[in-house]
Amino acid sequence: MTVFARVVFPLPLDQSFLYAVPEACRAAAKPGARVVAPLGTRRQNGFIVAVTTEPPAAGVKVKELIQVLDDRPFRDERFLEFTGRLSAEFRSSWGEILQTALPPSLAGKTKVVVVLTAAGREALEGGKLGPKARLLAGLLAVAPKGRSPLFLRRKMGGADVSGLVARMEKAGLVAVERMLASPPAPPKPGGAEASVQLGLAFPEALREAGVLAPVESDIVDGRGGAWYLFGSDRLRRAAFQTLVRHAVAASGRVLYLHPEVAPVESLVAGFKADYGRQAVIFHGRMTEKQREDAWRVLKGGRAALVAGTRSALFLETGPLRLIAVDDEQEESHFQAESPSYDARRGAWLRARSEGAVAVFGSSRPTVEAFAEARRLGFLIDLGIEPRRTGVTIVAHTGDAPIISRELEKRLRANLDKGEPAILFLNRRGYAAQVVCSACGRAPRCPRCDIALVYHKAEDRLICHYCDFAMDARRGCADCGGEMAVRRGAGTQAVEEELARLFPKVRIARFDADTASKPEDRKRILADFAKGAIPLLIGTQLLVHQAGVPKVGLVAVLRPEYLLGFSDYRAGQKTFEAVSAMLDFAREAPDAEAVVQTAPPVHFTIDAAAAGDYQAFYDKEIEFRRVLNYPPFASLAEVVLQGRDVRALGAKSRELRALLQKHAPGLEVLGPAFAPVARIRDVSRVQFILKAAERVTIDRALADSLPKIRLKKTVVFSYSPFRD
DNA sequence: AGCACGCCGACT
DNA sequence: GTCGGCGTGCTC
Repeated sequence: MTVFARVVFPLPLDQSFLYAVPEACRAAAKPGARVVAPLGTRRQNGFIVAVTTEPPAAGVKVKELIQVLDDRPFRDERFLEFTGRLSAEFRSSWGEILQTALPPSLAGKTKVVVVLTAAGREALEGGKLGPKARLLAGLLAVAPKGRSPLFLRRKMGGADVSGLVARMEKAGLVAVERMLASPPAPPKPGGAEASVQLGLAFPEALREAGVLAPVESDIVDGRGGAWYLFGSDRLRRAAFQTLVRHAVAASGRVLYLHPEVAPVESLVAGFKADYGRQAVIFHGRMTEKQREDAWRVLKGGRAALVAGTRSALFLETGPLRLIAVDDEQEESHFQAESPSYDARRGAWLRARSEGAVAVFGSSRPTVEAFAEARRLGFLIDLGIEPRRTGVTIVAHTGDAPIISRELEKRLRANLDKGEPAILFLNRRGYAAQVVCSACGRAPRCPRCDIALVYHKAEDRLICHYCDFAMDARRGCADCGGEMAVRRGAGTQAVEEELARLFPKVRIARFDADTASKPEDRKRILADFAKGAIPLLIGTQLLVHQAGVPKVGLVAVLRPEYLLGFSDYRAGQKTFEAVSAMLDFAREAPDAEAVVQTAPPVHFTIDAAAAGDYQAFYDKEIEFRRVLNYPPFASLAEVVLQGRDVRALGAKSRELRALLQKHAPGLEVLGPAFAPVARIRDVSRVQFILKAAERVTIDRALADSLPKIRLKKTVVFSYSPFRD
């Protein structure tokens, strides 16, 4: 009897392939084993996800597996089931997800190197090559070890070089070597280990007066479950520590997820006095070697706690009792790039498949999670401690540009006291308003459908989507007229205005222009801490910095700007952003906090200033209910992409017709041009799908998307606790 | 994602 | 004529 293996590949395909298993590999070919299989003309690493004796469907020509790489599956069936569900829910490649779940040493990345052959060198010297081929051969001639296709692509102006390389290979001018990248060297004992071998020490946690009892018993009984801890950072932290202790006492492992590195590190460092166990840190910014170290400790089975950012969701932890997801409202739990997934939903799915308890926490939950947790009966209210700082809302009327008189007065008083101040504005750059003084047209990017952004420091107009740049002194592309720059309200403009108001005070900006490099960030923050920079202007980038020093005044400028986006989550995002910025004043007992906003004051800003989540939630959930948005309905945004606008239009209409077959249960909005209708000469068209139940959307997409042969992406609305 | 194939303009 | 760019379709 022939045995077949269903295989998925780490490629952006939502499809599996069937292979015959050679007699000799029968024993090893189990779900979860890595394999090498022929795919088209090449060999490709993949993963067995199922084994069957059922013959393939008609028309499927089955090939044989080349090799089974593991004699034992690299992960168990429960993990496969979990990743399979995750990939299905996010329409992302199962194989790509499994690839991210491999330790670096098993990832088996093949390094492709292009080298110039003797014939190629001769042709180059003989001047027998075309311009492109000569450029490429020239680059290779000085690199005896060859170059990666990526390097070549960059050096050749970003154009696709794969066709050129393939042709030159055929002609014998270059050789393409596919080498297995060598796994990172095993770490030396000692040194590296010390950073990981932090003991678990629990400070005396707050007694939660029984509110945590049901969570604790779920953990101790090992029967799984889900809970949401709504409460202040300090209270949640104490609660998490108590829960971790219970899980570890029950010989369980704990996975703690947080979107930022700093809280992960401080959590692990906080567990000093030991349980005799290790804790492991894992995040995307670690080097390959550090990750390999983390994996090795995990393989040893000694680590009781694993703390990390979203990718830690896939680590092999041993028997999990608790998965904690903190700061649930943070959007960076979601990964937009392939393979796309949401670690919050993933935590729920993994906890369910492994019988662990999933515990979410936040002081300002997403309305989706808060509503679902409440409805399902697992919301625990730990309490929100009131802010120590009062927040003043200052009306920004026409009395002064950018900085109102009232805010100026407060800033001056604060500076006179010798206290530093931070001003937040979520918009970098100088001005959005650049127009031709002759024809009045705003300069746009030639390759993207978006206005260029003026950068004063370089006096250039830059496209924020494709990095196209042009000299601002060059004339208007349409009529040759001179460009006029009207000052807008970006961080650069605030800086200029502050310099005018406070000429003797040193001012710095903390945004993507000034603080993109870690060393710049450190320097600016250190200078601010020393008091060398009394005024700091920051964007969202500053909000997520760890260990920001004491301030006398925190001002939030123009938060209403965030409400202008056509997104049903704009209210949530505004509440979150304003709350996070105001929290900068939280630790200093007599710091002042000011929100400068144009009247009428939006309820999200009011609620954030008051530190009143419930007030925000009550209004926001009403708005969602009335307009039938999540959590009352399920949404999906489908984006189709193509260079040829006519073809894109035709396919869009075709997709619409296919989707319409699922009406009236499914509401189809679109096709419409996406907010940025063209990026790098690729046009984008979008649909919004809306249905009472997610399955309706899933069915409609499954029926129609495979028939549309275009590049497409789908983003689903957030619904973390759905069954 | 690769890779092959097939179409079309433009240069030895 | 064929070189080289690019869109289209497929991979068990």
